[in-house]
Amino acid sequence: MRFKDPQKEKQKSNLSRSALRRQRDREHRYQTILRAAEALISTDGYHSASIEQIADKAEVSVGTVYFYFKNKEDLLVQLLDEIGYQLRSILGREFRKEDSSMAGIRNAGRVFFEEFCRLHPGRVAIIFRESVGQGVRVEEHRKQIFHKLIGDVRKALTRIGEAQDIEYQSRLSAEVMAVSIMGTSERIAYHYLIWQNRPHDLETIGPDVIDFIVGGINNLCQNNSREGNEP
Amino acid sequence: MRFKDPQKEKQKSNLSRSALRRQRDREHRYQTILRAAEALISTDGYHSASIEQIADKAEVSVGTVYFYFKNKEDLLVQLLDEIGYQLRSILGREFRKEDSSMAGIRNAGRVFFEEFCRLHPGRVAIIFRESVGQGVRVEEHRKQIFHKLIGDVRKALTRIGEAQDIEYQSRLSAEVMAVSIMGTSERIAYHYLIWQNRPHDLETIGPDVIDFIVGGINNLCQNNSREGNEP
Amino acid sequence: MRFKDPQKEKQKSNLSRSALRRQRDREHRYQTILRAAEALISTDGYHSASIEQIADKAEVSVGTVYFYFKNKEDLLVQLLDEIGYQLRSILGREFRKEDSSMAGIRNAGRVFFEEFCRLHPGRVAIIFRESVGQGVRVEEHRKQIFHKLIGDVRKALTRIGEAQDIEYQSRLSAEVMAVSIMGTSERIAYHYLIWQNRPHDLETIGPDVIDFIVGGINNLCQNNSREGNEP
Amino acid sequence: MRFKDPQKEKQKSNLSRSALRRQRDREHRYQTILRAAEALISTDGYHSASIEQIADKAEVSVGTVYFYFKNKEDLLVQLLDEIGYQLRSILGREFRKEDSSMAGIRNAGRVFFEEFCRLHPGRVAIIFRESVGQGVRVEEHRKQIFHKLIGDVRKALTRIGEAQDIEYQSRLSAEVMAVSIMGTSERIAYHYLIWQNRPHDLETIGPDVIDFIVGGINNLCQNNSREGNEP
DNA sequence: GATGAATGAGGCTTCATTCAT
DNA sequence: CATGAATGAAGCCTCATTCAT
Repeated sequence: MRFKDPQKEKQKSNLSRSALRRQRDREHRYQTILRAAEALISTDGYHSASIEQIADKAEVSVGTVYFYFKNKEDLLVQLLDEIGYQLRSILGREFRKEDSSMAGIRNAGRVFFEEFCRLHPGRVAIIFRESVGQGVRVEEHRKQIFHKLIGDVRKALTRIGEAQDIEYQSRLSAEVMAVSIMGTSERIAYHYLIWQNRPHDLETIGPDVIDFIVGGINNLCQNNSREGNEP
Repeated sequence: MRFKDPQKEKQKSNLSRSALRRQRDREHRYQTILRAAEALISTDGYHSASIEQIADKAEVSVGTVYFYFKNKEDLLVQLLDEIGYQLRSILGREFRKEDSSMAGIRNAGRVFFEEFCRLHPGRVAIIFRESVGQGVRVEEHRKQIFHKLIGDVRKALTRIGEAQDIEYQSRLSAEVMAVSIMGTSERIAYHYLIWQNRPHDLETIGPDVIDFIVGGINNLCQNNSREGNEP
Repeated sequence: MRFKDPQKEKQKSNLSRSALRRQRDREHRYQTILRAAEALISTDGYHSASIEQIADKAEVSVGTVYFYFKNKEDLLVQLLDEIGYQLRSILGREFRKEDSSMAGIRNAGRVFFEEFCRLHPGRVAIIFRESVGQGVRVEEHRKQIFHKLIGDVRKALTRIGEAQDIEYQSRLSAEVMAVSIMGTSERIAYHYLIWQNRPHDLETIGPDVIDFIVGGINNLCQNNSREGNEP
Repeated sequence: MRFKDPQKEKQKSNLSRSALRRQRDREHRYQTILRAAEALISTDGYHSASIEQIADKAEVSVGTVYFYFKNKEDLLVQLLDEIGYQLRSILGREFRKEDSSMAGIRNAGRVFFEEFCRLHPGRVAIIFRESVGQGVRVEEHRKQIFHKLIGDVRKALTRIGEAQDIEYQSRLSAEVMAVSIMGTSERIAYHYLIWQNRPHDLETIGPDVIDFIVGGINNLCQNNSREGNEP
């Protein structure tokens, strides 16, 4: 949780009971507002969701929204950061579990669809739709978040490569694969969840997508690949 | 060229010289405005680019913009349609040339990066960034355009499958692959062109991406794929 | 008259009749708004006078105000410039008429009270009250205007000094006198016009003030002054 | 010290020790807040200085500010009163020392520049800039303060006149001179301290200004003045 | 057809003030 | 008394859109 003026947070560990309670209330209000913003932005769109509507939905006044968030953009950025953090947590967990085999990638793919997309379609809409094309500051945040996610995937791929003594086609290959994996997952989620609203189909589609990704990776792992493997 | 109000286009084939000239002028103005919009929207963003700025850049008045386009949204939609049309043309050409082999996919990928992304980075920004998250009507158009592109790719994949007597893992597989291919291409372009501004790197990255895609397709073509092909 | 985008003004001298008329309309609207602002600001105060009120009084929409003026501050700044220009014109005329004698100063004082203060009490309120304490940008303009006015007076004093072969007490004396004259005139106007609302009394007070000023000047002209002239 | 609600000041002369201490604390807090307000208002301006900033600077809470001051305006008014009181004290002292000769005026001028302006430039900014144009209630206070100051000067002038058997040009002359003296001093301070930030120059300028003022007074004291004294 | 001035709804944001703890 | 979170009125400003000339 980040406040407008984080420097004001009392660092004293021996907070009085009422101070503790106040802090809890603060956290609670912050969350309430953020949840209201998430709901409205993901359904109505970033521009259509006015601060007043968000305040109404959160049952607070407009001023209170501005007490917790610098401005409307900040609301979106906090949401974005939260979603980015969640994604990295989920994926990181899988990567760590099965460190240097393709199973880590497979599992990460599975949880992306099952635990993130299916359970949080609103967040899919925010990170893949509403935060796009909203000006430089938001874009900069998006870029950082994707940068980190791609970095995570790239590191996982590199580890797999090292563990299995595979050489990638080029210096950039690991990164290119990571970016490709992101793109594939993103558009699949967007297509079947947002555009076609078929969340249940993700069950059958997910495995296909993962196979696609795994096949892609394998194909980039063999340096005899470029011409030899046409059917 | 589509006008705001389906104009009473003179159907007489024997148009007078001045009428012909007027029609040419019209077409020219329409293009001028659309080009100005393309330039401004791709650099400044859809919201930051005001109608007045677009009019100024096109050296026409605000009223003239509204003569040729219903509203601001329409400007973006026309741009989107144009870009979608261009993409389908380029890719369709490649698909048609090498009808039922993976080479068609490979070539389509190549021209996507070389002839579309490298030559028209502004259009990449518009179709993949500025037209996202701009309300329902624009989104509907985006959806249709992607639907068609995905359909094209799916058909190409199906034809390859049929020609080579391959069975896909599931009924949806061809579509899933098409969507995956779109996603991969899109994010690679976005990442290296828009975020990292390394257009020259696309030369080395492109082939890698295509290998990734081809590998993904191959892996989904074999029904023994899911467990047998880990490195 | 200064517009928001002065660069757009067509420089062609052969303006069509309708273009000329449009220009006249523009000028007229600009004046209407400025006059409304002058009236409201001088009576209600800069902060109390809202843009909406000004627009209402000028019988235009809020948008129109912003078509002619960049923002609220700009409205005040334009007003200030106008008043500054008027003052310099009135005083400059008197200085030029009687170039190098104290009569120039006397006449300038007279017209300041008779032609400026008495006829335009609202402008007195704006330049001496409402434009004070309104932030750095307005203050900067005020400073420039006073700088010019003081410069005009200083030059007049210097010319008188040269013509009559007088030596001032110190290098700065002419400037100090000019500033003093400004201060005296300003507060007299403020006191009797704004605070005491006795415009008619300016008739009798004016001459007294002018005598005060003239006495002050004379006293600074003689280098034997500092100790010799106590009553 | 004046409180918001005329507090139920304990009238018992035998205040308990803790009550005394509480009173001291109160006075101290009041001063701390007023000093914070003085500093912020004189540098940032009355409008830019928010209550929260003032509270922060004074290291108290916003609520505490409102315990000691009715509202923001009151903060400015108290400051104004304090400054007005200081000025009258300083000047009154000089007037009393040399009661009925021009030396009193001279000394008052000197201490105004040396003891008030030079030592308290922030207060100069507040009384001559930040309290101007801030609405009717503040203006009313300013008027009262200036009224008293002018009254003091007028009385001093009258006393001088009586002592030396001088007749002023008109019934209003003493007041007019007093107002003129105020204006001169005010703008000189404003010009050289606030606009030009040359506090050290006041040393040389001060005497010049005082000579100007003395000359002005003398010139209004002789009824043969109006036409006879041109150089 | 072209122009560009005029419109005004709508949104964001600020900040003085209050009041429950 | 002190706190500081909450309030919400109020104001500024933008900009897509219209329409008389």
